[in-house]
Amino acid sequence: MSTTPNIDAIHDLLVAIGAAKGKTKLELLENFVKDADETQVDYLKRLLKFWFDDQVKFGITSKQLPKQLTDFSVAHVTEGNDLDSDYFIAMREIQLATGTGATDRRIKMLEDIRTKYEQPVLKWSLWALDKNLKIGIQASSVNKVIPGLLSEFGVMLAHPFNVKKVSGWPRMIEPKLDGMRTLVVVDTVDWVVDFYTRAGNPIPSLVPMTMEVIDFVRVVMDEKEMGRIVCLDAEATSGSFNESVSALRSDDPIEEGTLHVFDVLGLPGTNLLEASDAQLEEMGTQRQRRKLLEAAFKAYKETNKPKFLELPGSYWAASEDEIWAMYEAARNNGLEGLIIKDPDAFYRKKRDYAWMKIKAEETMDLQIIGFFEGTGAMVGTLGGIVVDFKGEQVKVGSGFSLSQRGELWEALNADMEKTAGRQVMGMLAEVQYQEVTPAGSLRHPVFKRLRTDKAEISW
DNA sequence: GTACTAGAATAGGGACCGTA
DNA sequence: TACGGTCCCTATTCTAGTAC
Repeated sequence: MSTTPNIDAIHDLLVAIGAAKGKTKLELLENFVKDADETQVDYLKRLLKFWFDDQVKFGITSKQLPKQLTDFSVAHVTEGNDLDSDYFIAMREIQLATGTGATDRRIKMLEDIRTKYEQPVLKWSLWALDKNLKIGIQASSVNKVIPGLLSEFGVMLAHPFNVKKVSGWPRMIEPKLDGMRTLVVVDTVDWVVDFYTRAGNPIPSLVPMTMEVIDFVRVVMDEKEMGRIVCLDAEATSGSFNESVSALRSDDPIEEGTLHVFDVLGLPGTNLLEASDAQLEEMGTQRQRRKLLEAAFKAYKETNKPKFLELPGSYWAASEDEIWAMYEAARNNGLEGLIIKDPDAFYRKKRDYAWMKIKAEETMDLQIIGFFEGTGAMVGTLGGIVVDFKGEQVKVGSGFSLSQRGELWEALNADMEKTAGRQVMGMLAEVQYQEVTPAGSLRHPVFKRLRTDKAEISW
């Protein structure tokens, strides 16, 4: 193994990981980190942060670049230098560029990189911009080999309801609210409050809730000893889903809205990203955390009149029948659905069967009026179909198996070459969706099947 | 051997924001 | 002012690995 930062060595490693299967991928990375020269490993770590860390952003993607920069079929003449610290400085400058002409300056810096280094380095830079390597590993896998290298911001998520996954009765039932998931992180030493989405991005519009959050967290800390960091897991709403997204995604401070706080965590460190499962278990079970929230809300309301904070209802179901009865009632009350929780489960930063969700599902039979090719691994096969919903063209790209994509792609292309005797174009497709959007399209459309048995449009 | 799980990858509508 | 990109919400399938 080379002792100087060597482009070929890192290039070979990436090619090998891309070609490997299963845990061999991580073994290759592990061996490289173990065997390679310290400087080489240091450079690799910095590259991994560029490629996988969502917090490391460049403000431009390869889509915005001129063709000649992204066309690797043409051989570029380069100076062929080894990787050096100048490269990382250049990438940092791309990150920091702002204002008028920032895009042009970024492109210029990438052109300089192309001129100075061997070809793989430009490709690595484009991967960093797009956060898309397609070598079959992502941030969580990298962190298994090099713990703590990349920011991993995770909240607990629910699986679709499956009664076989219910480990016992009763279950806790909470409403499923249709807004934006919000994690409120409170540093109780410096009294700094940050609002994050479930991907770990800040939500500046919620700043007006800061004082109320601080007052509430003080009450929580009176009820129970917490770590330095107190997190409130919540759903933020401000009217309908679209209205909520509009208000919350804006940079302007929110005026009206509700923070439905359904979980509370106390953590010892200063960084939520580092919270371990063991630390999360110290906060107790779902039942215990809910009890703490209820006590805190009760105490808080004795001396305060909350403007934003709200405790969503929580109920008990002793059987599947009771769950479905509650679901019907929830739907009649205009709720999106229910969350079913295991009262004995600990909080986890991942999708977990301790939480399950029931949501409304509807389907319609709609006419196929077009189709489009896939991207990435789906180039050369069907990306999706376009259906007609009351004059609105709705693209449906999810729900196909690989074999369906292949068959439909072939049939639809053949249909395009003839005007008569078309096989698939014009047929009906059963499409599942969550709701009709205010704009008259379909939210979360999913292909279910071709309706070979009927020709009558649902609506 | 079968069933399940986790991770990675594909796809959608629609909102705001920065840049052209 | 329009448009492209990003980021919210989300769905699904496929593969490799693990549990039963």
